[in-house]
Amino acid sequence: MDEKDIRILSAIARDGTASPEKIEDATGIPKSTVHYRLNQLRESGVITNDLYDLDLEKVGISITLISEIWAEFEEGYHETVGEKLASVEGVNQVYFTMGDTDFIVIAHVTSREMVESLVEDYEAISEIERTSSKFAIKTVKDEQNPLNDFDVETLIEELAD
Amino acid sequence: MDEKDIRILSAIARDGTASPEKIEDATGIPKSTVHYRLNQLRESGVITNDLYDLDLEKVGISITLISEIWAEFEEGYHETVGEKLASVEGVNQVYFTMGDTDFIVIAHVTSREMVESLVEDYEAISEIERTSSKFAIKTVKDEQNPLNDFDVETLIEELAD
DNA sequence: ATTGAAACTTGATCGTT
DNA sequence: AACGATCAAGTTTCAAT
Repeated sequence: MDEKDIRILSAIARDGTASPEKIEDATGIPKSTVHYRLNQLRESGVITNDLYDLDLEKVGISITLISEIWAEFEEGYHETVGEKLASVEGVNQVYFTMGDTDFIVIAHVTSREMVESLVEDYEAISEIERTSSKFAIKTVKDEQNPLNDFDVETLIEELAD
Repeated sequence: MDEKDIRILSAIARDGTASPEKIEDATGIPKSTVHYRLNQLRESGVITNDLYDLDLEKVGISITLISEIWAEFEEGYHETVGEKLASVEGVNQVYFTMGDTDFIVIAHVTSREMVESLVEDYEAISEIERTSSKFAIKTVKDEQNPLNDFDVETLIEELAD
């Protein structure tokens, strides 16, 4: 991860395309070099995919549920309970947090009925003690590519080796 | 959004590629039809981009901060305060929630110093009364494409027109 | 590791149904 | 709107630095 990598990844995030030609236009780095770098990034696992960014509202997945979930403390429970939560249909993010030992789970679903079955699924996990959920009545921001949350120069300063 | 669209979008999400040819292989829908459908989806704003999916740890953005933020109640404040939160560097998601009228904000940053400046930035917003933050000590799941959170058949059942 | 130029794959277009 | 055939375009490869 040097400056060149960051410029390439940032260009991808900003312009919304992974085409070597477009990246050359945006960064001045020759497309054959871009191609070489992308392969490296792919092999080292930095880049895992190339996926479309979706407008969830327009797709019809318009309900977001944010849940705080407390579980029994057991050895390695943040692994096992975490995995169980992650595998519930509709669950998008699962964080195990510091301080209060609990999970924050974010799920996107299509209907009220799915919300109910979602919470039922959470509470059916045996180690789980208590859940507390709230709807996001408005999603102000939900950026799919985290690189877009930063200025390129900040990224270079913070990340470049 | 009919079954064909969903099969195409699902194939993209699952196989991690938006190549018409690969989608044809995965779905049996001819690539020229796939191309036509993708254009429609793009024009109608369902698809907004094509972006690389990143391994944040490997990029070096390894700290996730989840904050609950309470703000003064004012007309339209969930717009203005929400926008201010969304524009803080590093902020990835901003949800305005039901019940307790507050925001849930998720940010990904690179260093402890950035955490501090992040919280300072939140508290510098004039309408904000109180913030409470916790680290995600483990990210069990953070799926960039929400379609991957569902089974194709569920999507078709829930979404198809 | 980088790059310009060549080779070749494939995404985009077109015409027909 | 769907799709098979065609072509232009862009990706990938290669050889030299």
